Amino acid sequence: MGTSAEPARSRRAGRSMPDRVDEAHIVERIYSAVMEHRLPPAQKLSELKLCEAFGVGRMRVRRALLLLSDQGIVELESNRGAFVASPSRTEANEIFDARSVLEPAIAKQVAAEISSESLAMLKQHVLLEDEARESGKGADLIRLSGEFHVKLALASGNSVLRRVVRELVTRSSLIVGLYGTSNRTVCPDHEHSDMLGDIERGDSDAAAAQMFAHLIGIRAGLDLSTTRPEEGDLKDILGLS
Amino acid sequence: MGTSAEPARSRRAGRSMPDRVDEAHIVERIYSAVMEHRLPPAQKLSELKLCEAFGVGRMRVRRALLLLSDQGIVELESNRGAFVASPSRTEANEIFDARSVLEPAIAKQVAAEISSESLAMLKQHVLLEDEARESGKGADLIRLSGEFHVKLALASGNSVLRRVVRELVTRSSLIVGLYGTSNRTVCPDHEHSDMLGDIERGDSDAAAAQMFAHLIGIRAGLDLSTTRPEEGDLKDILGLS
DNA sequence: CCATTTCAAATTGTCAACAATACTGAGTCT
DNA sequence: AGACTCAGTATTGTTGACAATTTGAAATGG
Repeated sequence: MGTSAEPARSRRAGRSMPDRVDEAHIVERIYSAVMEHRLPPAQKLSELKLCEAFGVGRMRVRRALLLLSDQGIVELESNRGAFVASPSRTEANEIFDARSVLEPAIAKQVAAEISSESLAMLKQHVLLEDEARESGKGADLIRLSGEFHVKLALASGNSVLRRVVRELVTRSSLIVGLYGTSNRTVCPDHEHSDMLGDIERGDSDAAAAQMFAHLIGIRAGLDLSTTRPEEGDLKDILGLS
Repeated sequence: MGTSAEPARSRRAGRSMPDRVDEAHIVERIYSAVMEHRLPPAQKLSELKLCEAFGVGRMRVRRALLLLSDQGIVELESNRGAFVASPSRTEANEIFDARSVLEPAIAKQVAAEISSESLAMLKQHVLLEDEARESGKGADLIRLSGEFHVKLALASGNSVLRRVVRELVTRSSLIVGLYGTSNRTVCPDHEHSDMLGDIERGDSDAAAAQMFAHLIGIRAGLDLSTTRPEEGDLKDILGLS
């Protein structure tokens, strides 16, 4: 077949062998770094640095940054460059509001019909979480804790849902980094496990309720009260109110 | 040829709000064209044509197309260019599955707490729909019918929800164009109005149920059975199965 | 000592030329 | 006629250079 071009090898190739680095790969890596709290909010993402880090031309980096900015992971400031996003408290509340609406519905759906493989995957994941918690691997636990939500969406078998949740969870990771009050708040102990129990039992309403409560709990561990001045509110900052 | 860039578009007089054409504007316009069924699936989107259509350099067009492809509105084929997406039946089912999960939850949320202004806006919108239906303005009705869902999400006051729904609705517009069985199926008569009644009454469960039923109804007006060969299944197409 | 100005370096935004690939149509052969 | 080949053309992908802007620090003055 002459044609072709072999569009793109399966996406799975990305981890081990960076044979072909396209913008999707760069996006993935930055996603992961944000989820693991290795890229802090407001971190400058220099084009040059990224170019040499990935061994790639400037165009690829720019395209990746554009995609990331469209998803709210990165903020592009004209003539100043790209920075890891630092969501305001208002944005943070918006994101958690959205999660509180969408994710219980997804949990409900997953609980209603889940394949045995997906269930096994989720169980395995919760085991990893427990392990990380007991080993004191805080960084891993943070990442796994967010990944659970993505994998839950993945368990729906619906790539659209997975994509939506992934974006929200990644932005939430930035929010936790910014407004988290203690290191422990991020880790809701056994709530994931409880939720999984509801799912296994097929109790979709309980799963939805558990997800909702879980998100409330995460938010409670953050300092998102907007009584404090919104970022950039000069009057308050200068004490002129 | 000549090209680029310096055509006589100097409208410096009104710099206030007008035609600053950035990639977001291009994206918006293509979104609208798809929602109004003026851009059919698989339509070629030539870079040159878009450049002169928007009076803009190639870079802007390329960035817009990249964003659109990331959202599934456009498909980029290597060395062949950009085409309006034509979702397969499998993708179409995935999108409607996602909508059936997410949008009832959004409707529920909106019904639980909606501002009077938002309610008025939705009522106004339904009036426009009725008007278009009675005037036989099919094109307008198609657009308005989709826009209702976006405006409903907008009524949540949450830009994240709005964005998610907008993407799904736009892709659904392509799906309807591809797999719609009759012109009338797109227009669910008075279901939007009924849903608005539930919302006004604050009956969130009824609103959610109504939304779910509504989406089922839309899907029923499509031919999405996957018994037919998936696109590109050569064995079946050639009768070798 | 602090504030302001000025200038050089660095970074980003834009464009235009070049390379690579796909498409078109005429021509050729069986 | 139909299928195939093969240039020529058109379109996309990529690179590099240049312009515009910001950044940072040295120099200047109060």
